[in-house]
Amino acid sequence: MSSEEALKLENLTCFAVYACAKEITRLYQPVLKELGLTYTQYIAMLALWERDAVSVKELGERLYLDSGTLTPLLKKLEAQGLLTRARDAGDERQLLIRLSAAGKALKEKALEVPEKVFCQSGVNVEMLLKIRSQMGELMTALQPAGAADQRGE
Amino acid sequence: MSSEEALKLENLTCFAVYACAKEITRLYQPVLKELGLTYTQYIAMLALWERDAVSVKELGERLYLDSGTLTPLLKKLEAQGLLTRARDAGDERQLLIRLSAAGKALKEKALEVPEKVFCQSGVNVEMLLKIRSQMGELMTALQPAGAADQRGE
DNA sequence: TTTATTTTAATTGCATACAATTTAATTTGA
DNA sequence: TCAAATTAAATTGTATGCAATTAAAATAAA
Repeated sequence: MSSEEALKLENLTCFAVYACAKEITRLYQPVLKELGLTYTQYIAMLALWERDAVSVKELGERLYLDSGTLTPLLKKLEAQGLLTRARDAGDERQLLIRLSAAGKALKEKALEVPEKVFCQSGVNVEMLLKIRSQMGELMTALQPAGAADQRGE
Repeated sequence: MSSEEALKLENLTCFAVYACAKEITRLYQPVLKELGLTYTQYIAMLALWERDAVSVKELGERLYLDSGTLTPLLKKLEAQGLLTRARDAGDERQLLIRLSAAGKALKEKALEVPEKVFCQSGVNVEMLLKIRSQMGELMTALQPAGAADQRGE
């Protein structure tokens, strides 16, 4: 491909992934609205339903988000009564995020979210699984470069 | 898969795409900084290099962005001297975006961006092409649902 | 021990992103 | 024609998202 061709939007994988990510979020939005959550709040809750009582740092590593994004987001979820934010007694630098009873209870309603969104999309299971595995490959291909870069290698 | 399993982050294709999109943007950032552009500004310029003198609406349709995002972004690019914003004489509702000489000239520097980013990533060409085609499939699978929804079907 | 370094969140500043509303211009329909 | 409906941008408000800095706490080093 010429470098001229390489500049066309339709040829750019980066744009395709970017556009898909936004379209997916758009699809989730009405379903998540029933739970009173935004998409980012939803993935934060997903992480907490998997593992509770974690620090902001650990949550950020799992969600690829930093404290600049998480701090206000977690304050909103706390205001909604879904979780508590309290310093770790053993290490006061860390803030431990713990689900409240309401936060744990919300998981029941969330169980049907993936199915609902899937049904609203025109996607079939094979495509979904193939894409997930390829995104996993892509992520591992992208991350070492970034990580090595940060370590100055 | 149980609905319990379906809530795990690692099983969610939506999260995989979301995470990859962010990682890709992160990879582009240092390269684009040399052009003085952010990622979103870059894709806007890409669209304009392909087709100049377009309305905000047309640009938005190609980039999947609305005027709330584009208006301030285009004002910044105008302030940088890369384009001009002027009402269409034939239809004053439309704002025509036209590349300036500097805006057109910037394309020369941009020609090497895709190659640079590609080299910094650990991705091979086959993976890239496969993902692009799958993102295309995914996009067409997602969009009819949304479009039909908007038309009230 | 006591200073220097590192670590963790929070904060600040800037740039998206999008829903909802508003404003101005154009088109439609009675 | 001329009011009603539609269209295109801009604006407003809320929510990310991240780089860079700050502040507090813990750890390492002298």
